[in-house]
Amino acid sequence: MNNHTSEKILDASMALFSRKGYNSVTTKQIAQEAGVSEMTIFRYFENKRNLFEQAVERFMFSPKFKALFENNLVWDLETDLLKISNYYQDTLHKNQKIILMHIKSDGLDSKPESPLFKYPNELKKLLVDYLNRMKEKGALQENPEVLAVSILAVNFGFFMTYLINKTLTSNTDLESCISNLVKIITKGVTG
Amino acid sequence: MNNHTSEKILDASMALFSRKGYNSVTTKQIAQEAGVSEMTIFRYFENKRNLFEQAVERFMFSPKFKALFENNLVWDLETDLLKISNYYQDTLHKNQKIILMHIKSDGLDSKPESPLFKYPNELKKLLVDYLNRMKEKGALQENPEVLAVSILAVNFGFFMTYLINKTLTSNTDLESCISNLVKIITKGVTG
DNA sequence: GAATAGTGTTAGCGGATGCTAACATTTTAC
DNA sequence: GTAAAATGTTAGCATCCGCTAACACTATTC
Repeated sequence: MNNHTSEKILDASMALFSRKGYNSVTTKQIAQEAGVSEMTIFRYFENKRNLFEQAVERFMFSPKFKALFENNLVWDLETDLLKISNYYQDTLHKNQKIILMHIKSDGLDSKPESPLFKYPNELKKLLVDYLNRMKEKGALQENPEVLAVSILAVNFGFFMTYLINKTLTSNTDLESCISNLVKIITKGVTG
Repeated sequence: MNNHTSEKILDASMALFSRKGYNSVTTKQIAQEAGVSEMTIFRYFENKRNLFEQAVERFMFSPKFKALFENNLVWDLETDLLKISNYYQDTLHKNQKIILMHIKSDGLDSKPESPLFKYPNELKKLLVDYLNRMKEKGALQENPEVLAVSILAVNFGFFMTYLINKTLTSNTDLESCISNLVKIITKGVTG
């Protein structure tokens, strides 16, 4: 077992699966992209489905939202929302290929353990709690759940817009767009 | 030529292509979903690629952004942004299946005539112009291009969030989320 | 009720795909 | 330098997919 070889195969799989979706990628293509014989793929990974699953496992980044909320917030709305947004953007970016892979590979409304569902739902709960406490403190008036969903959607929107339509954001970098919008929202939400 | 039959086939194609992507759908599946013999498909549409293209043509909704900007705006920021957002949401929803189809069918960064690129880019230009004029009138201070990209991303984010992860928005309906966020943004952007 | 258009059925071709078997070659380890 | 481990090569099998051909059946039209 050569670690380097299996890495090459996993890299190539992830690249191709995220570009074209599971069904549209052939093991022959993966072999070529990895610079490896097709046989080698089957020797290491048994079959295509298994390769797919190991690739997901290999490249999944698991964010630590709980730690973020427990240790890194300062109870200033703009500062915290920006920190949360940035960390979520980081998560989305690191899971970019897996997310694309899942979107492109069959059923959208399945697998709650996929990063497409698991992390946003986790983050939503924490965010609602946070916003509830901020509301108690009088730092905002909005409905916390509506606001939480909005913040998640905003971040996902920037992420997908960047992924899909780079011409749209050509003259504008994401990071400043987001910090700008967070500032606007904070201002619009405070008193 | 029976119109009803070709409609059934087009409907089934769109349903399946948008669920699974072009390559993952077989003509046999389409035939079954349409309740029709596979042969009939080829009699009507020659080949699979052609069926795909006619399905896109059949179901594409072309928004009239120009008319919207020329006739329906009242130069009140919140009112106008809400109207623009709602119309864009409507466009996204009506093109929902085509958008999914394109996302799931191969290259993301291709075909500028796809509704994924064409309409957002068109809308962006009009929105930047509008915001520029509003800025001249003193109705906002932000950078118009950054704000325009943000508004588009926000809308696309709500749309995709709803499409992909309906549990996230379970207790919250999109429309009120959007009008709420538009209100917040307007407030945060004005003076 | 005969002619015609629309649809179904069956069989199959050529090519691709996932995957296996058997053997040859190269690389690594000691 | 030899044994063992890793990888390549070639051939091929079973299945599926897009698509065609030929013919049978049914509904519609006049």
